[in-house]
Amino acid sequence: MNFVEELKWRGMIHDFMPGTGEQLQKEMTTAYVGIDPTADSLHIGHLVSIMMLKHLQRAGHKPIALVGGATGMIGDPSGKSEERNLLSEEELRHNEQSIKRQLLKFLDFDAGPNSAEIVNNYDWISGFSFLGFLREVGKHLTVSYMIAKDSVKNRLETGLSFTEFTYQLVQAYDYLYLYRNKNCKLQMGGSDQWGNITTGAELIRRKTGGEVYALTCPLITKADGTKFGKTERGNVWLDSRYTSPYHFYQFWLNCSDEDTERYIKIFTLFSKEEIDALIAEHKEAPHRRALQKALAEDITIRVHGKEAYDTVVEASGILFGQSTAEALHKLPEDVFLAVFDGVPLFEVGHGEVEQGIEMVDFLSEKTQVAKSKGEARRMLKEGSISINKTRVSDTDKVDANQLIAGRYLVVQRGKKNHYLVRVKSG
RNA sequence: GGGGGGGUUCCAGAGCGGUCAAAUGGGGCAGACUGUAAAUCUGUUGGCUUCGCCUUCGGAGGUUCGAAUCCUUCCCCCCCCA
Repeated sequence: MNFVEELKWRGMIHDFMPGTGEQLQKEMTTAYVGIDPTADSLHIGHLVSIMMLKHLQRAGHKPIALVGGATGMIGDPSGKSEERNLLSEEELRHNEQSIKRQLLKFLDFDAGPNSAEIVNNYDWISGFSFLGFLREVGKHLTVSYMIAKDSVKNRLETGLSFTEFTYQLVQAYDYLYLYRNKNCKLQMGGSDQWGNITTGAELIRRKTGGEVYALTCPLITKADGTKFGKTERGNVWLDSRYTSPYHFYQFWLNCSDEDTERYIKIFTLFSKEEIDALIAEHKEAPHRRALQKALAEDITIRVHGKEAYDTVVEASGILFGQSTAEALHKLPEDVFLAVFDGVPLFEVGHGEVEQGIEMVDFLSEKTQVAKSKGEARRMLKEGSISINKTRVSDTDKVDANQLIAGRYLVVQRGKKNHYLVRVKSG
């Protein structure tokens, strides 16, 4: 199966320029996607582009990940309703290094002629003089052409700085640069990048007469219409400092049936047959959630490794399974701590627990499970708080008898929110 | 420059002298059902020393026993005619 067919059945094609498929059939082709280093970690939204590169490489072509050290200093207006803040050069350099490290997990950088590469457009844009840019790039595209782009058109009313207006030219130049220096003939990206990519193709055609191509994938959506990749905690990051492996795994495990059927095609490398089998299996016994588990397993292992995955599955079993207070008490301390790694932790004084703490105070003042006493009371009234797997009410107290391993309490709010409370000695 | 309409609790949007911590909808959170899904139903959604008190209705003053509601002034939005 060739690259375009592969992406097609996976639902990863939104649009491509005529001739794209033919080019890929003709010869080993170099293609790139751009990633703006706006943070020092990728999040799962970036994963789609990365998977496109992965499939490209598997099809025998050469992937380039372009870290936008220069473009990140400008800000892409595509899909943005407001002018962006500029990042400092120092921040960008740091972000870029971190992102590079993450990319190493996904692409093969030692695959002979089609080894993956990482480039940074800062390297060729930063030295460009303003006059040089105007003569080299600006001269070849008209304002009317630039204004016709949706990314610009949508912002003309609300406001768009000259800087953001110029963004598409900078990105276009990247494409030209890679075409000339790396023989790169395909640029890929999310569907919001279509305008920027075609500007690049146009620039290349006018300056060199060369023919290059574009391929975009649809924006990932959720069936309920909310934004993909966000939880109440914010973005789902690949870096465990921002999203613990536990939450990362839980994110995928909690996807709805409908979404998972689409996601598993996009975010895993399972074959069509394997995925069809999983979907059939899931339809057979939906409550087992074979599909979500397969997706979560595959992607968690690739991002965080097998060991982290095993721990996280064990943790999930304990946190959501039928386990009881006794089961918690029986866990060896090291397993216990591994299970609760990444779960919010609060500390209370030993003396306070000895004396017993009113439940409302415990939830709101001693810990931040509830934002206020009022909220703590409401939660207790609603019956949503459990301690060590046992539901509690506002008349209960927290005392030393409940401690696990002599110094821990497991607090649960609703089904999904867990907190660990540790008793400070002294 | 002229005329008009607004700024209300997370959002949208009622209220227009007391019964307003403020209708209704959305969102959030929780409960039931279930599969740690979706849909549905239910509860809840300013704070506290909680049968009461305190802080909220763009800012600052004022009228009144009493104001989100009336007056003055300031700030900010939007629309229409030039």
